[in-house]
Amino acid sequence: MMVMDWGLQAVVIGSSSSYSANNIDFSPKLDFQESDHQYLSFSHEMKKEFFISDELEELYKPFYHVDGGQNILMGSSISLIPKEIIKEEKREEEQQQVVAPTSTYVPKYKKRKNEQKRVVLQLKADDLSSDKWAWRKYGQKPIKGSPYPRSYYRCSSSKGCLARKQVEQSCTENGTFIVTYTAEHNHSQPTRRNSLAETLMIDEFQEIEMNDHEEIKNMFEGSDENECVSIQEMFDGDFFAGLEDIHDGFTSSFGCNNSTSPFSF
DNA sequence: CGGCTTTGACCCGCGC
DNA sequence: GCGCGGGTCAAAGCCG
Repeated sequence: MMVMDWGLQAVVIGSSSSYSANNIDFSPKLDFQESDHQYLSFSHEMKKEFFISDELEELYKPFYHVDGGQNILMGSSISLIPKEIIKEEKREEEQQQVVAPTSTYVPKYKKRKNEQKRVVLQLKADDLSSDKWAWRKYGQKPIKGSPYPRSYYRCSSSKGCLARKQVEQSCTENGTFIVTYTAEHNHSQPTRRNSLAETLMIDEFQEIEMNDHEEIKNMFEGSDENECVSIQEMFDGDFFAGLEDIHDGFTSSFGCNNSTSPFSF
């Protein structure tokens, strides 16, 4: 098992058509062998996919890999890909001398001052109740162009926690909801936990955070946190807390079972 | 009684 | 500068 360059970079890919859930080992693994430090290792092909909105798609255009395929479900998908994979893919592209359509995206206007990194998921109604964090609704607004209002939630587990969640019903797909997570929890303990595996996984990261947080953080290359989903999310635990939701959505969307889903442990 | 939802008012960034 | 749209605030009421 190799230890990778742990700078994780969020990359939007414009197509899920090449996705083959049954042929690829996506499972992240903990590697304790290298030193006193604990590393997360992914198989080479692993990509963690999230469904994102067209709006976020714009946000991520600087990172675009566009292959012109058709998207599954709405919008496109955002993937967390270890940088080493990105480098290798880039190297392969150079070797093949493929002239990719480069996207020189220049934002039309500055981002909002309080705009933070966001993760947008498309979930079935049943999956909404499996959120492990306690949320308190603080607003609801009608959204232009949508028949459904958008609800605003903040984390109620801890005072001063900046984590936010927006929920709106998809106007294109009945029974599905667009859930947007903004900012990060300033506490690592969800209000409730489900599987033992997930509990163990979160505990591992809490231990890392306590012991070697700074040192491990230095292993990761800096990135614009407005535009990249950072490894910090993993240490904060909400990455794994949300993984089960993604897993559920994945199994229902791609029709695979628990053992073939990339989000099962 | 504490924590929650509801809802109108307010704030702020952006386009014109 | 003004209007629009999205995000947040906060008072009031509900609920267990």
